[in-house]
Amino acid sequence: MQDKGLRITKVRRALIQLFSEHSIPYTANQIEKKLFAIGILVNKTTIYRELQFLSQNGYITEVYLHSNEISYESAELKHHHHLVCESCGNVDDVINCLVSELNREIYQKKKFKIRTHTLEFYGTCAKCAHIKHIK
Amino acid sequence: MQDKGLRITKVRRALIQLFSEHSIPYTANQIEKKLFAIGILVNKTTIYRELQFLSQNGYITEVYLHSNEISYESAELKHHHHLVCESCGNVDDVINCLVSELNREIYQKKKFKIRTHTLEFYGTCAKCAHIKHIK
DNA sequence: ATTGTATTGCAACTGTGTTGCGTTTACACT
DNA sequence: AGTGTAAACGCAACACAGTTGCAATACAAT
Ligand SMILES: [Mn+2]
Ligand SMILES: [Mn+2]
Ligand SMILES: [Zn+2]
Ligand SMILES: [Zn+2]
Repeated sequence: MQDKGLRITKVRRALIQLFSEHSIPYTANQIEKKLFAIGILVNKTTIYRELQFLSQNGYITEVYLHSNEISYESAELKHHHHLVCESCGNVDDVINCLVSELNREIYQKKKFKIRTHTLEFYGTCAKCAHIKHIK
Repeated sequence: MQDKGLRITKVRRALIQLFSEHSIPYTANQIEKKLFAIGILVNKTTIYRELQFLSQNGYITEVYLHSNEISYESAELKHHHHLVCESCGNVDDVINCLVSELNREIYQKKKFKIRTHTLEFYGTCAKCAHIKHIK
């Protein structure tokens, strides 16, 4: 796996396992709590550095769901987007992506070479809509 | 325009004019510089409060282009998305939006009611691609 | 001109994320 | 197993966007 002088520490192992088991995006704070819950007490700085490391080495990718906090998810997931519930914060996946159809068109029209894109949906999930309805 | 006790201050007037003249998204910092350049020296807090005010009252809308800073643009612009050049930072508009086609499909499949969505493109603009090429 | 209150500046604060540095730890090599 | 080295760590200090409390100021209506 890492034979370039990289080491398998307990935090690194825990994070890789977390991201491979769950396909949900996590923030640094959520990860801190998750690790604490399984008995791993680790400094915030270490988490930030590890997320940076995993991101730069292609294990995880950044996801922008909230304006002030970066989320991360496994880089092995197929290209997809997110449904973010503004009521409960739950995040679900959307597999559809019509965006790639635009790439050629945008390049021809604007000569802008798209490297990546973000597409996130904000609204109300089924559960929250139901709760609001019965109130 | 505002007959609900709201006042026309020099900052408010300047911001409304800025956003109506330019269809570019601006951050609080960019606005501070813009205002300074036309002789209006104003505290950052005031800018943040004014952006909050204009946003809550429907004059401007938030745009998420960078992970740590909120941009704002006129709320009167037609629905569109952005081409953000990762090399020079220039922001261009994209009018195409295939996303609305997904709304019904997503609701039927997931019962998730979409209120809004963000769709931003990151890559290299024509100018930067050209510069890189001749180097 | 006087007056009520919306707006402002300032200072202190919050929260995410980063950096420098001395210490600890993993692990490769003997 | 013992040891050297660099990766990884914790801690403290920092950077920076954005917020809040409060006293001072400015707008606009009388
Ligand atoms: Mn996802
Ligand atoms: Mn725009
Ligand atoms: Zn996509
Ligand atoms: Zn759209």
